Amino acid sequence: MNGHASPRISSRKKPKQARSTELVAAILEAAIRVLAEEGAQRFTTARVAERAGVSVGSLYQYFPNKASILYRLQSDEWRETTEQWRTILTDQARSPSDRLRHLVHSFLHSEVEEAAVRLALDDAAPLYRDAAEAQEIHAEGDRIIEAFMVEALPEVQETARRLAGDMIVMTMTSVGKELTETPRSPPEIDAYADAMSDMFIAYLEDLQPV
Amino acid sequence: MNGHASPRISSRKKPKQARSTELVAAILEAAIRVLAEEGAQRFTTARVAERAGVSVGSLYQYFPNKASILYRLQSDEWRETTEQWRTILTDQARSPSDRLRHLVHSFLHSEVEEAAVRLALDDAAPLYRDAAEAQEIHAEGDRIIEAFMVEALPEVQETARRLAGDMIVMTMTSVGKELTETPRSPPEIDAYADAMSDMFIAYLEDLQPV
DNA sequence: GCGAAATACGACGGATTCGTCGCAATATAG
DNA sequence: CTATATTGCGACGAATCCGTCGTATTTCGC
Repeated sequence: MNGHASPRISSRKKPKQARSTELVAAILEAAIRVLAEEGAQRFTTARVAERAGVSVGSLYQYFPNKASILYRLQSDEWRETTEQWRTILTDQARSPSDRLRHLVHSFLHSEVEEAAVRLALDDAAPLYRDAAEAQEIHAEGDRIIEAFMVEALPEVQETARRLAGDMIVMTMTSVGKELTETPRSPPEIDAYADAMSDMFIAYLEDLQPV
Repeated sequence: MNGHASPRISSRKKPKQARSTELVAAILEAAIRVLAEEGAQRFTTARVAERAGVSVGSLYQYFPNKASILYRLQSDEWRETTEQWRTILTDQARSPSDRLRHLVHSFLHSEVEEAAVRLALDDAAPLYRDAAEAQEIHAEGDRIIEAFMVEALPEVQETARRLAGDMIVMTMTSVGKELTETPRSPPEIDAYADAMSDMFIAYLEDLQPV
């Protein structure tokens, strides 16, 4: 096993003055550029600091270690994704099937649009995966899906419905990851998204009511 | 963009005497142990050589670099997987649906049984992913699926069928990867495998014939 | 303006890693 | 049995990388 509980991963101290807030922002921005342009292998605190126009010392004032930068980026991205899911899945103007289809398309496109960063962040996952905070990062997304499933399939049995929701989330996210590894054109993404939507909808329609 | 074409990745020279063949085997075995027990981060040529009871120098006689060991492990594993797929999907005694269900169960279980190695190998993927040889590693598996799809859904349009096959392979493999990241009990795996099978079968049944 | 707190700096220690190279040991052909 | 090819060895050079620490600079309360 990989073990070795990583110490802490949250920020070292809160920025109190304006300049330090900007500094943190500059670091995060630079970190994204480094990831996208150099990849996870060459993602280095020194390189990030350099691109941010900042010294390593300053960087370590607000991030306890390299992993914490990556974790921060990842949880920021995930927060945005969560919001995307929420707005799409709670759109009462559309039918559940339409929402699901819309969700799949939006999600896959947004994954692939930033393929370079996403891929690098995934490559670096081993560095922050074990962090304690990393456990509940998916919790909110799971709740959103759960709520949607209850609304869309009220008559299906609790456990079966849960499993189906899990299945959908896992499929969407992990296939999304995979699509990030090879360059794909938007039309190709649409094709995959259509296929995946069809698959989900066919699956849900066949679920046995209680 | 990760770039930086890795030089060569095939073996440096063929073993000619018996002892060197054993040496290569010992290295590969040790490599698996190191991956499983120490993780991708701590996967080091020195550590592999030590566990194999061999010197670094000897190791580098048969592997041009670290990546080549990982690539070798990965392609060996993949070859086995390919065989598994072939035997299951060409079993004429079962219906296509049964074969698909069987495939999903077998595949997910085998992924999770060796979760530690699989996970570490995936973590190390950036090291060998760009290798030229790595491109066609999936080709045979794709052919097997394609053949199965043709047999199972002869009346479906070519391109739609291809896409569906792609979808199934991607879903199975990438969700399999995901399942490797958190410990899961065999019953849990069965539950996921059942759900995934249901999803695939529902999807295929809804595909429009020409 | 002044002094304390906050912020920024970057050289440097300590650690790790990859892969090589010259030499020693072993096996095989003739 | 000897000469040559094959194999095995492991100390070592070169390159990174992480994170700290003592010091310099800037900001802010008063």
